[in-house]
Amino acid sequence: MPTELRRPERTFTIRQLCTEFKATPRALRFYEDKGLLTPARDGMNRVYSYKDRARLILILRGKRVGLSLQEIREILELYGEHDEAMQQNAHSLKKFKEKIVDLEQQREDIEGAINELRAACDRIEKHLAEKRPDLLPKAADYDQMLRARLDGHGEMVGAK
Amino acid sequence: MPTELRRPERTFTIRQLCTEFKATPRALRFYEDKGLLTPARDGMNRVYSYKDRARLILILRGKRVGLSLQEIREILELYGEHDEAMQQNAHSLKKFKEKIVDLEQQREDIEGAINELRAACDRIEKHLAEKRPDLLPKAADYDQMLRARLDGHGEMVGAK
DNA sequence: TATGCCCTTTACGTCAACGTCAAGACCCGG
DNA sequence: CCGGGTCTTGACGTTGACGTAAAGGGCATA
Repeated sequence: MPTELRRPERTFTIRQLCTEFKATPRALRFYEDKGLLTPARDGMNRVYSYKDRARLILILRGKRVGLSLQEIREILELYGEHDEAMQQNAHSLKKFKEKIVDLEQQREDIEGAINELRAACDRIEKHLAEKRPDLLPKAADYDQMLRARLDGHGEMVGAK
Repeated sequence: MPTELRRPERTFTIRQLCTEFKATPRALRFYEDKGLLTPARDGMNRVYSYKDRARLILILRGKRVGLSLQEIREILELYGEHDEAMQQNAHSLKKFKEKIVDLEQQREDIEGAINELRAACDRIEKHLAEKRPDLLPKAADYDQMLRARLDGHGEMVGAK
């Protein structure tokens, strides 16, 4: 069993991907239903490849930036049918460029939203500092939170 | 009627705001239902102030960056109850800081998505240039699109 | 062999964010 | 006084993205 363990051939169960990305089995099956994923099968059971995992990452990120599953599917479809459906691609091109403009707008919006939230936080903190300093959270809390959030994203290979 | 026309006192009908921001009356009433807007009344009719309009802008931008109406409401509520509900504010503070972290993540996501869409566009364009140059859109089209998108955002005061 | 645990499919339920009528008030020009 | 247009309040429908419960298969461990 020498070449058997080569990394790119590693596969994942539905639950492994779910716990890794905090999704639910139902969601992954739903994506499959909608044509965004097409894992292999071992008997009845789904077997996800590295490629499937990569697609899932794209799906989840797409969702985070506000794309619909439909839009995500269109994007994913580009990575496959290189040669066929040329006319389709010409159409996709247009939609993608529109989407880029959308996203650039959205990026601006996010900048603005971040700034406002920061300002709001400052206001609250000043307010609290004056009148109820006891309610101010310890710095450690926030630190803790950041740490927890970052934990979910290390490229871990072995199980916990 | 000298002071009568001072700008900050200008009011808006529901339709004016809708056409200005490409929303629907139903949506504005829905936001009101959910406590995000509370326009004055002239008899039965809603009368939106400059403040209401400002809130609406925040609502719409919040939506674009993926906030739920619920989250938007929480943010808007900060601009009002300055003194009361202090404990509440301490809680909001935490949620806001979380949201900031979220948004920063989302900004990264958007960067990534933009880059991938650009790459995808490049691929398609190269592909088309080689095999079906006839399908390539004229540069003018894209230009047109950009222009249209920018038009919607000038701070216009007079009607069309 | 029984007890779990994880997998499967099918099907109905849910929640947000509106859309879409329906039925009626108000005002305005002809 | 009669449409026509804009406003109002219900109330029900819709769409996307799943949640949840039911009914069953497969494998392992006690």
